[in-house]
Amino acid sequence: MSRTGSNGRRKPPTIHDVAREAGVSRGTVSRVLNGGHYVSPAAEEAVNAAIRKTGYVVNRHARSLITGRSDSVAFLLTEPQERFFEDPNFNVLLRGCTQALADHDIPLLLMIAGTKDERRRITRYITAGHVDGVLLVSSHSGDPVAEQLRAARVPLVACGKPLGQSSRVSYVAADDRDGAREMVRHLVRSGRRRIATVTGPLDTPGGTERLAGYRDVLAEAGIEADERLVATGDYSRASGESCAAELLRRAPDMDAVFVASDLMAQGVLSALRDAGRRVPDDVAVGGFDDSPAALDTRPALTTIRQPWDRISSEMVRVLLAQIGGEDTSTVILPTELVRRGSA
Amino acid sequence: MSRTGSNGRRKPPTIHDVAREAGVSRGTVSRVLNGGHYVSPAAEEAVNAAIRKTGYVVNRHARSLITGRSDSVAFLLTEPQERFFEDPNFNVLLRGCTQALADHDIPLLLMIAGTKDERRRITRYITAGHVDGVLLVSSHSGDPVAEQLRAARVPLVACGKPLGQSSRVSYVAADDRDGAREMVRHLVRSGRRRIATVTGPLDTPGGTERLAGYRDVLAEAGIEADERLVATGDYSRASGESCAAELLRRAPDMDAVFVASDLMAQGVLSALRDAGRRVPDDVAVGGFDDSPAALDTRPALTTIRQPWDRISSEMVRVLLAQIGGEDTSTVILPTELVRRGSA
DNA sequence: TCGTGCTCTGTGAGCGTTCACAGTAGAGAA
DNA sequence: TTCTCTACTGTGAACGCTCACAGAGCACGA
Repeated sequence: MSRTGSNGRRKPPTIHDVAREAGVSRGTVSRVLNGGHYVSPAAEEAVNAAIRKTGYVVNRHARSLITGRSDSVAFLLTEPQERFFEDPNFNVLLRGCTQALADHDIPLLLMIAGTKDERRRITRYITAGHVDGVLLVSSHSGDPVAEQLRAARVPLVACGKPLGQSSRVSYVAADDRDGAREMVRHLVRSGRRRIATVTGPLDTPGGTERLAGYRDVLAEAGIEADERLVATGDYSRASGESCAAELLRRAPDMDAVFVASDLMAQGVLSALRDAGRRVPDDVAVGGFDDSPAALDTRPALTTIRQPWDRISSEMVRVLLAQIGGEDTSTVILPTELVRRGSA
Repeated sequence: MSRTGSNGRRKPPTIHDVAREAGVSRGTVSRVLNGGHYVSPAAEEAVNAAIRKTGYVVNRHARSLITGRSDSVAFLLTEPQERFFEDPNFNVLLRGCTQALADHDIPLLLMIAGTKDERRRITRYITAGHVDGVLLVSSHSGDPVAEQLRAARVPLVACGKPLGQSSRVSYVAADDRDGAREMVRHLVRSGRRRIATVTGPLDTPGGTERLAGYRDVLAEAGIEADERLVATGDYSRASGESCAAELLRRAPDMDAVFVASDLMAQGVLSALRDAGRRVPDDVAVGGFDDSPAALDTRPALTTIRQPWDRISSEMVRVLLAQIGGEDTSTVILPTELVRRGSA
């Protein structure tokens, strides 16, 4: 067991203690700790025994001081904490990143910086070298954190295209525009002509890109654009409900809605039900995300799958490459249409 | 601006660079950085100007190496990640802790260690001195993490009583047993006699203590205990639904249910509705937690408020005291009955 | 004149690692 | 024999900071 005395005030064992215990030098202990190359089997065994006996754990501050690395990565969310709990995409993304990093034995530290004060504190913490890199999740533009971290040369990969950034920040994203096209084409193919849309906030890439894809298809199908068919939501369920109500008022003859997120689509479905419209008979509804909620609706939601597993693994791959000193670029991943009952 | 060159490969400025720039010694810069005592106004100003000019940020590894502190705290969740997103209590608790730590300018690092492998990695990370202390959130017993961290002398405060731990771990908790008593007394006072309960998992303090409180009141009211009126859930909404169905089958004459969490109470309400029972006329329902969901039900849920704001601030207070070297004990906080429509 | 106490400043040592380098021993080839 | 190569080991010097201490300068009173 450990050498801890009766009062527990003893200082933790250092590499010196292990070296003395094993009858070797610091250097040999360090080599064992870092892969065991150029170490004789006898020495390795003695060191391992000494580590067990002393209860030695490497002091990462000392190691980081000289290596300049911390072997940990931050998952930084610059959104109000509520959004994190509300939006199932975060859950999936976080799990994927944790898993991908686990393959490299790197712990992930989750930091939520919703307020300005917290952003300042966390930025300082990261800039001080506490993590090797940052997986940045923030949908809104005008976020100064990305710029600050980039200025401090912190390796950084964003999830989704950071809008309105002057400099180039690496990012990984699904092909929002093409995904939207795929869904709207599906609606057109099934004979719909009065196709409305509920967009995300227009200061997010998901908001603008998916709207652009919607317009692309209307143009290519020769359907005239009608601004009465466009409503802007904020990704919340409640906004889906109110947007749908507004669309029904402005364009009662609509026969389909492309909704920029599944959560909003839930709201749209209940607004349509309240208005007595049948889905998909009267109005077809297409979502976006393929979140777990898409299976719970009645009818189940036809939606566009975001490849979250690939997004998270690519984010980690790109970040590790950047930490390794490589220049990295952005990655755009294809989406997939998932046909269920609502369209 | 910063001294960064064209290629950005420059090493970040150190305290030496700042000292040279300001025309003072390292010691003076360090004093400015740590509160500015015993520093002349002229020197302080020169140092601050030099910090701005060089873009200096303190290297926390170097600082931590000598001070032995990291000025950060972990919020460690040893639950599967899903539970974290599902249970609104975590949200409230996390926000409270973040806020309380913000008052001390201490960043909080959220770590989720759901699998055994992750627990190993995170424990090693923490033991290596990366954080000054741990706020532990794990409801289930048999969790070895608390023991390991205690053995490594890491300051530690748990949320809720850690069951089945041989050693003493400081914790902060609501008075579960008394809260349960309060609710069941309320049911008794309103004339109910066939009072059922849906408990939490019996390897959690919320599970056993709230059940004990329920039994206390039945005994003091002279109501005979009936095991058919007790069902064990797992805090999820779905388990509330199935437990209620089972209770209805086993004891169709029940006139009240005390449910050990609001989330489960939601499930109970919908099961009762499906069975055609009116709430509270036929069956009164009492919850526990006072989570935001308690307001969304129809009728709104009568429940026991857990003082989450006080729990989180006390956890932080106790942890900081422990980090400061004080011996700390446990804190039990009173609950409060919140009367709404369901009972 | 000297001592005493205050504020302020600089310097050397050391925190616990890793890294570069020098050095040893033994095997095999010339 | 001697030289070269490989496998292994130990040592001093960092990494960037804080801390303890010594000392300077000044004011004040004995």
